[in-house]
Amino acid sequence: MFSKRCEYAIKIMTFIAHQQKKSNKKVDVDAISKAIDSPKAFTAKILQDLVKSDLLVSTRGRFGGFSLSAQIDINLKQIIEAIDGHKLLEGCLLGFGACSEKNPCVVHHQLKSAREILKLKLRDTNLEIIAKRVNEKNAYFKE
Amino acid sequence: MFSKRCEYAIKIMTFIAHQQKKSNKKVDVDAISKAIDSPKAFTAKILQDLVKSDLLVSTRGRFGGFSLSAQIDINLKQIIEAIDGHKLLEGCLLGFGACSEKNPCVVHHQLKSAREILKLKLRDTNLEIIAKRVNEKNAYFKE
DNA sequence: TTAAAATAAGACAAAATTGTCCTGATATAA
DNA sequence: TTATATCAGGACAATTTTGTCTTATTTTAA
Repeated sequence: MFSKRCEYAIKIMTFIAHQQKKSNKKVDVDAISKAIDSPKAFTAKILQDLVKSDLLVSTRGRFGGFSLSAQIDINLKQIIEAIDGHKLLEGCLLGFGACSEKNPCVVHHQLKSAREILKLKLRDTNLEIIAKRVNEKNAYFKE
Repeated sequence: MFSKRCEYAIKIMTFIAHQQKKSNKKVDVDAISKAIDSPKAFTAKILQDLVKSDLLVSTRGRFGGFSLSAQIDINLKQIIEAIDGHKLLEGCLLGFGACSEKNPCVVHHQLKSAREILKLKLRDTNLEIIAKRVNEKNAYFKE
């Protein structure tokens, strides 16, 4: 469903949110990739994308690192769209360019509601909720 | 959401269902790839997978081709699982091997219901429904 | 029996995604 | 000012997915 980049992005944001809730300090690439068990250089690339999409703020130089741009009020939909664009949630499921409500592909109307609900759930799930789960040890972002 | 192979598989099954409703004749790779606008050799590979999963029956030799194994009572979930396996509908969204109800990743419970609904919708949509849409010109499988 | 038309399957090629490495730029503390 | 620790970004490499080509096998009609 999600690309690998998306998976990492969600883990990255979860970790940063979790850390900030505890200490409010910036987090660096090395700490992130260790915490979420992801390849460091690849993680750095994804972090750049998240900065470009304004979900994170980066600080260069010594004692620099990454922090949430809007503290805890960032949701999964924003993260996914920052990384994979609108393909997953808006694009035609069969890849047609001109597929729409009025000119639908064979699965468009059949799967419309399911997608809507997915979209709602993604929008309703923000980092606050996720960090809370982690904090209460009800869920993990690293196996 | 779906892989390219899955997209083609849905189009393939739709076309064959549509054809069989009209004439009940076998359909060959050449006709299929032209009808759904897909690369022929790649289409042939996907057809092989659909045969191996018993969604299609193939007949070799002259006047051979492909036909539905269970006529029209095949649904989207079966098609997707025949091609991409259980990854999309059952696998962990963050890629964890041990993710489960009792040992959930951070998004597991948040997206559970959305996935359930997607699964239901896929199971509820069979080729009968899809072929009907095509027949009544309310939807297309080729742009 | 032979030619033609079809699927089966393995090897190969191209493209996209994932992942790595190196160098440059920037900020801070000593 | 200099050494160090950090992000930025481009070029490269590996892997996976997508797509192609060629040959073998099967079936049927002539």
